[in-house]
Amino acid sequence: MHTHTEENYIKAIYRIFESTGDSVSTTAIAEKLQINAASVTDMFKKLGQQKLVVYEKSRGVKPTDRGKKVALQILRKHRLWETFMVEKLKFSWDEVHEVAEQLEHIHSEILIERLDQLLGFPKFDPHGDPIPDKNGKVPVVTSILLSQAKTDVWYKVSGVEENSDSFLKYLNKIGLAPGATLKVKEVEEFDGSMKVQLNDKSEIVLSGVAASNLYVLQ
Amino acid sequence: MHTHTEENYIKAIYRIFESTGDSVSTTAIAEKLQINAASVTDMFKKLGQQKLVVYEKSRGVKPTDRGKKVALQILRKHRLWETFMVEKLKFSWDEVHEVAEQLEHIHSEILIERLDQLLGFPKFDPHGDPIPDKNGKVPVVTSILLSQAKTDVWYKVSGVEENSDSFLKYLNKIGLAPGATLKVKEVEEFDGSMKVQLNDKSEIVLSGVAASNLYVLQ
DNA sequence: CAATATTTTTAGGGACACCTAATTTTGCAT
DNA sequence: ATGCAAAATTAGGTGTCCCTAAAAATATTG
Repeated sequence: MHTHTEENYIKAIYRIFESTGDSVSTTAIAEKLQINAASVTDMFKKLGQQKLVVYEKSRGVKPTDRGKKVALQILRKHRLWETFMVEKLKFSWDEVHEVAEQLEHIHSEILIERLDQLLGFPKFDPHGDPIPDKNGKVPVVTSILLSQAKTDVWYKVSGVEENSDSFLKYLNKIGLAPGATLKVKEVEEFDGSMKVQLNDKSEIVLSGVAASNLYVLQ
Repeated sequence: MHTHTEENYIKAIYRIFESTGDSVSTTAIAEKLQINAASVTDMFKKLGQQKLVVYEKSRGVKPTDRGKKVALQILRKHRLWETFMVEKLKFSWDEVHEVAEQLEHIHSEILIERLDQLLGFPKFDPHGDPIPDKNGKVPVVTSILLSQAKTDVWYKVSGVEENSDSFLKYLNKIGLAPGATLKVKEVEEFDGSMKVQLNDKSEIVLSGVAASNLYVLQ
């Protein structure tokens, strides 16, 4: 069994590795977990000894198969708890992240299996993120980033890349919760900002940053 | 916000204080939490500084009002999670304690309020223990006959069914006046007689007849 | 490719929550 | 009331996870 801290590290490493496909640096983790780079070096060594990652001095870490499996189980727990909070406790999808960060560290396999069952074995969480099954298998997602979407084609918001509280709140405010439908009308070449039409025919302007943190599917 | 460890201490202190009504010793806590007495002394000082307990050197601790309130909220969470696991996740009542020990440390008031709501504001958990409300108010526990008491749980003598002079005299003689605290150690199946431990650690044997004429409450 | 900037590591330290061993302090029995 | 046993405390130490400051390794850039 791993400590909460170790679990947070391996989860962060896994997520960064998944999106870049490359070694994960100390600074990347330091930034993500809001801690000092020197502390990250310590933990990289520790995780290396535990064979959760391969650590090459001054060159960062890559998760091992074991590390990936551990990370996927934490993501599974996180996303199931989020689903539970939205489906059963009537939270809105932008309120659940922080508490799920705590709940994901509860150690009990049977608890999470029963929770999965209670929820009807969902494949995606309220943010549109895929929920790994108990063997670590991740449902296939066909989403693309909004920044890569074609113009004048209808899409459905399916999830977010960046799930900071401020971003989620912002999306909620402008009406871009998962499930919302939209169409790109116009893209500014110089900064990637775009004019987007919503379901109700209203038009909003999104920054390039926002557009490349929002997943949509056709 | 308190650490998991602090929460475990204040909960243990509260529970022992409730059943004995007296100062809680370092050894009592050391025993309950399975740690060394020297470590308990350290924590008694720390909890004293935080005004969760009144610590008198070499004389143990008593929870303050603040300490009691904190303890009651932890008990509330523990018992609501246990109820959730039994009611919604189909665990049996004897499987839920360990996991609830983890879940009780999740910090989110709104989560626990929503959970309470989901469960229909239950007053007692699957073990029959009362669930404090969000203000720390504990549902009144009605007395039960000593013959129905659980073993190894502290009770307070609250009254008698049969109030013949001879029975009351007998009770007085053996030290079981109302207000006395006791714990059932062992019950003989064939005649309902029981070995009972008193506050002062002395043990007495009660007949089945006596046990089914004496009311106790937790 | 040398100088500079950035990243990473090392060295040394602090808070937390525990430990053992030694020393009080307290409670009990004669 | 004194001597002994039990309980509590103090002193000193450990592992975890974090820190700062300085040194070393790596990357960038003119």
